[in-house]
Amino acid sequence: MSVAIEEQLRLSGLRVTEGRLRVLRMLSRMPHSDAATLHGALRAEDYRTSLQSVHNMLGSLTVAGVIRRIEPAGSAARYERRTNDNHHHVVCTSCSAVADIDCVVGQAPCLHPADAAGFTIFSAEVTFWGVCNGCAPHPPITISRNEKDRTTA
Amino acid sequence: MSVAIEEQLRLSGLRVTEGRLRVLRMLSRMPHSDAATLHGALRAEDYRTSLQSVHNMLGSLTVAGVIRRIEPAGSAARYERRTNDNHHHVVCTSCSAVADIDCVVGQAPCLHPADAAGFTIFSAEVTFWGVCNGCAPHPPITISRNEKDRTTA
DNA sequence: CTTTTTGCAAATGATTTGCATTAAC
DNA sequence: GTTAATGCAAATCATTTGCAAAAAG
Repeated sequence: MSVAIEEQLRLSGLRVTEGRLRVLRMLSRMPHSDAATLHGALRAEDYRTSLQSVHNMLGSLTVAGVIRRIEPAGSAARYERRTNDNHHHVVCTSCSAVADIDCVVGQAPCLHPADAAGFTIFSAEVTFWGVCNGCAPHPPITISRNEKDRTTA
Repeated sequence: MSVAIEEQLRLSGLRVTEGRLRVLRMLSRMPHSDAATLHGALRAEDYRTSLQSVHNMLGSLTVAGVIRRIEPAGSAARYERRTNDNHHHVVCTSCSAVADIDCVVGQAPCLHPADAAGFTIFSAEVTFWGVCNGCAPHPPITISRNEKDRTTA
């Protein structure tokens, strides 16, 4: 199985390194993780690496198109291996958890890029905001002085 | 006209201060500005304030719902006065310029929030990525080591 | 052996905080 | 007079950079 991953790396023009293999495997186990979380998880399985290197790896994997980076406003960037399948995300306004949402509208592309405002648009990204299961009953409230507003579509 | 703004502040339960009035007026003139840009513009018109205070003001105005905060991945948060009218944004992948996009699908809400993945969804946000007019011909390329990938919907 | 990756330390940038001072109401 | 807002300095957090050492091909 790791063979498939190695293959993918090579095809993307990236060298196969233990770090990248581990990052990718970990990302399969825990999708939507951020750099720090992955770093922690890797050390937990006794792979020593630095947070900066995790950022490096995630960066090059992202540029190569091997993984997708999602950056929910207000929290660290998350990464996932599902790429190219036009799905969206829900972000919990309470705990920042992220989950996949298969396109509500149906077939991809759910939104039709077009030229507008003098821009040549080539992609669209949809983020839903909501409250996750765990936070639903009594959402833990964490307010900062400049609390973000996430209640508007 | 400023009377209307004062009114809006009061109705939102916020005190009317010169800083807030100026921030709001400036935001009308230059929508989608970030804190630093606004700060600069305010000093340019001889209003002395600190960047932190601008953040404070923007923060409280956002919480009060007077302005909307948009946070395009990879660049500083922008603010605008159009609030409640379900419009979206295009962000230039080259220079980070932001423009409004009235909903492509037609009437609001263009995406139907629903419960999914155990989340109770209450809002959706659409960001388009593209290249603006100025950057179109020969997009200035700025690559960082961990360059962001913005080519995927 | 050549080029890409990694590790580490230091830098950057945006935003937040704590708290004393000042302005609104 | 109270309470909320501001100014300023310092702290925080995610991410990036620069460069030397190590690993991949």
